[in-house]
Amino acid sequence: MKTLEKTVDEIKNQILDAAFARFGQYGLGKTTMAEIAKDCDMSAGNLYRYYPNKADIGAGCAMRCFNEMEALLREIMRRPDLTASERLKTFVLEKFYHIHEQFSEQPKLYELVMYIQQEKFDMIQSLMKGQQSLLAEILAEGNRSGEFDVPDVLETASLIQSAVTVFNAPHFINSYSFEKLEHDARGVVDLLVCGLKKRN
Amino acid sequence: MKTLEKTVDEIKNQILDAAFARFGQYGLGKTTMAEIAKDCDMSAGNLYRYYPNKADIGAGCAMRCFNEMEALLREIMRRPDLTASERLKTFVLEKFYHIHEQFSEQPKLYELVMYIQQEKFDMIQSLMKGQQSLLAEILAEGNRSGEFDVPDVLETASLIQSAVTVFNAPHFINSYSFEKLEHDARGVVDLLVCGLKKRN
DNA sequence: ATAATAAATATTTTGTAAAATATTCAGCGG
DNA sequence: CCGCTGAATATTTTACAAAATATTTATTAT
Repeated sequence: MKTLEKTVDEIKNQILDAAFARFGQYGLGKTTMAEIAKDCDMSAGNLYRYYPNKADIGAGCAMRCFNEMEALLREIMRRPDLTASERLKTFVLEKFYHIHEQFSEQPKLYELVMYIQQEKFDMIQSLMKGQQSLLAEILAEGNRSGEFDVPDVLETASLIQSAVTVFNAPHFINSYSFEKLEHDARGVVDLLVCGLKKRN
Repeated sequence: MKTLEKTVDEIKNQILDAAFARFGQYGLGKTTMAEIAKDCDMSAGNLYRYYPNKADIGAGCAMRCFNEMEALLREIMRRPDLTASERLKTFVLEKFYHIHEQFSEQPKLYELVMYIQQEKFDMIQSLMKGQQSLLAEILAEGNRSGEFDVPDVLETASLIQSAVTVFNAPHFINSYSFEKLEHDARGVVDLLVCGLKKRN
């Protein structure tokens, strides 16, 4: 039974692999169930034994991206010898870099993200909520060390998210150059950190 | 000659009045030149004596919005007895309120803004640049009074714009509630102001 | 000559039938 | 049965003609 279960998970992952490669390359709308199935050496109908529909395959791909993102951010949380300021800055910038890498490697990812934003907004909200908790941890760490003086860490985490959203939102990623966004992200996070610091 | 010139300007304004009312109510795509013309008691063909095409009528409407916005912000610049912090906060929040009023009064304005963003991006850039100068003035005023300690006022003005863009961008206006955006705008501007303040 | 119109023409949008694709399901082979 | 396929059906997308609309032009009135 265990090996069987595992095989199902492996197949589900194989499907997401195939789908994600196509979604990123050709877009959600232009990749067909038949193509995904062919990449997995199975029939289109068989995909439905693993996912109820194409939209949920898209959601599965997005969820996987979100989990990778979260893994990256959690790894940053674990890095030793970072001050809270440094960790916060690293958090914002590496998230920015990670998203931009994804978008440049997978040019049609935009379409998938737009779909998720439109139809599965709760996924975005839960993603944001998770990251808010991590940011709040950084702030609490800064409070503890005496570096910051943040009364409400959750609230402030949410504000920081708002202020840096512009650098991560697909819409702006496509409107402004990477260089400008990077430069501004650095500047904004510095400004925010400055505002968090304890006054002596 | 002068009265003639004036009449031309009056007609151009009448056209923008009519067009803007329709664009805001029914959207750019769903209002026809014939409708605009009818509202002005003229033939559709005659519109072309005043504007080269429909797109330029849209751009004219947008420009007028931008000018009203700028007038509001310049009025804020002239208000006496505001500290730099207060002026900055007022600037950000009243801009936010103004935009949201426009969008709630003119539900289809979104479409016009999207068009401008897509096809006349230079208008947006010049708008931003103008507001950057005003923000920089506020920062400089704060430096002079000893309230702020901002080395590069233009650069910092640009960063502030980035950080509050999320509250003014049509895309987010339609995704989040007014209440959440307002709350976050207040929080973010407070945080930014805190970061600008001179350390004692 | 100027300002406007209405007709003529160019372009865009819309409606729709055909084609492509998503999804379901009956049935096949282990 | 279980896991799958290929055919059957439902839904979506596409292609394209018809209709609507934008723009130009010939003409009229002042």
